[in-house]
Amino acid sequence: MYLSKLFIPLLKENPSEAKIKSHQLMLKTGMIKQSSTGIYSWLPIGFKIMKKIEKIVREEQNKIGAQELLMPTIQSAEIWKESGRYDDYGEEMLRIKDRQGKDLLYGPTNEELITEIFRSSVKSYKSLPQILYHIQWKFRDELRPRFGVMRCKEFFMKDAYSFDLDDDKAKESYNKMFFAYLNTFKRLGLTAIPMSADTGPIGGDLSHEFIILADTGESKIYADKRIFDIDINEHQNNQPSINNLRRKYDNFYAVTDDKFKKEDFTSKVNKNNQLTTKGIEVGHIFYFGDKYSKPLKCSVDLKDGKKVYVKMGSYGIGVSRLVGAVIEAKFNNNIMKWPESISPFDVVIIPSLQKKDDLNFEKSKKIYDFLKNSNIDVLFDDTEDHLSAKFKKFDLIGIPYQIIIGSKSGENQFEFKEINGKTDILTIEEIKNKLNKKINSN
RNA sequence: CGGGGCGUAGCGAAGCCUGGUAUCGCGGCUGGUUUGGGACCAGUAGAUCGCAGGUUCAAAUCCUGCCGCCCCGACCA
Repeated sequence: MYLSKLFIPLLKENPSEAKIKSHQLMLKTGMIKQSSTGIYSWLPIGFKIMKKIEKIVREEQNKIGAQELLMPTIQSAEIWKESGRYDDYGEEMLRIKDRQGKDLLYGPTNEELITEIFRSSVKSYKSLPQILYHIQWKFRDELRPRFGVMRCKEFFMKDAYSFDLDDDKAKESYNKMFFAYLNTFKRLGLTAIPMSADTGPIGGDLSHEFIILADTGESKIYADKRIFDIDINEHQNNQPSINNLRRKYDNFYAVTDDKFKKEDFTSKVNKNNQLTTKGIEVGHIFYFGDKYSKPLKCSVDLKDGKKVYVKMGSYGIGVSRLVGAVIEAKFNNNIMKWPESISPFDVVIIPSLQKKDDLNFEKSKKIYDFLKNSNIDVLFDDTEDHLSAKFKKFDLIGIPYQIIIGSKSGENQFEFKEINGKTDILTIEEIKNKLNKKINSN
């Protein structure tokens, strides 16, 4: 892609409405545009990053055997009346009437709908266990949206739902999701900690929030530092290994504000290991048994002919929120560096260009075509901005690798720079190999 | 929803108190000079001052209503 052709409305100054760095950066680099309070349009660069995050989330869900489907954004109020949440959910639910006066709502979550789908098609214990998920827009009419895409009304979320026969099996599904989440966040270049949390309006008695550390986070957290030493790579994708991983995390104290008790913290965690900080919630998993299957009468027949309500859990990841969360975690010293796995481009060519027919343009074009033909997603800054202006620009856009075409390299040599890191003089082949290695390691 | 604040060109601001038909920087466009950390010169385009009503000879400025947006709080992925 040539930069001159890319729809990327860059801003030089901070828009006055943005108060935190991820929001400012997303506006400055033309990733999003606010449409109304808490509602955003996603412009090409922002959309591309979000899609890459979505892809990783999807792959990790599929790995644990979850199956993707797609439920609508607009739901009928009927099933919500059945579960009792039509009244309980409150003002956060956006209620709509169609022209016949029928009560509809823009889905804030999907427990009711998935349960309705499941109960109408599954009748036998033989069909369990099952995990279903979708990645879809949600709407919650927040009292006060803020922080750009981190806390908005309309947001893109992966939500999964597990169906099991009994508590023990259900907890195995829960643990699978626990494992998938840790792998997902790791691939996004994030360190996420699972923490015991309150269940809120979803309900249930077992719940973990997955939190990444960031000063601007809304969640206050208390944890045992040793929790960061757990290596998920030591665990395989099978139930015993997954259960074992869950147990490892349970050994260390880690809670959010609402579950915090000072006595517990001081008695369970050695003073040197006590960590009190702030973080951003990027995922939340719940086990709530028959809370929805019972009122919605979602049961299956057992071997002996008896009926049992299915045991359910639900599992969310804020995909759109993650875009902002990654920036909060990765933006430092006014330089953004996207993890390779979700960068809007693999590499950018930054030439000094006086005129389009300059030798630098030919040299850039040569490596651009070569890399592009090698399936590398490359951006070519073909504008005539000053080189120094280009550097500033790409400090914000955050593409992790740069090829600089200026006066510091010979005819068949290229300056290859890792953003915020060191510069090497390499040949065209060496660059290709290096990039392929970086890309394929994700 | 309570408290506070803001709305002037694509972006950031000044002007408003003390009414006289809009100013500056960035960005855009043209030409020239520059070229390794947001360069310089010259020229040029771009605003029914959030909307509606009122006061006045005259309203960005004063008054009323509405809309939109931001911040703090309570609440939440």
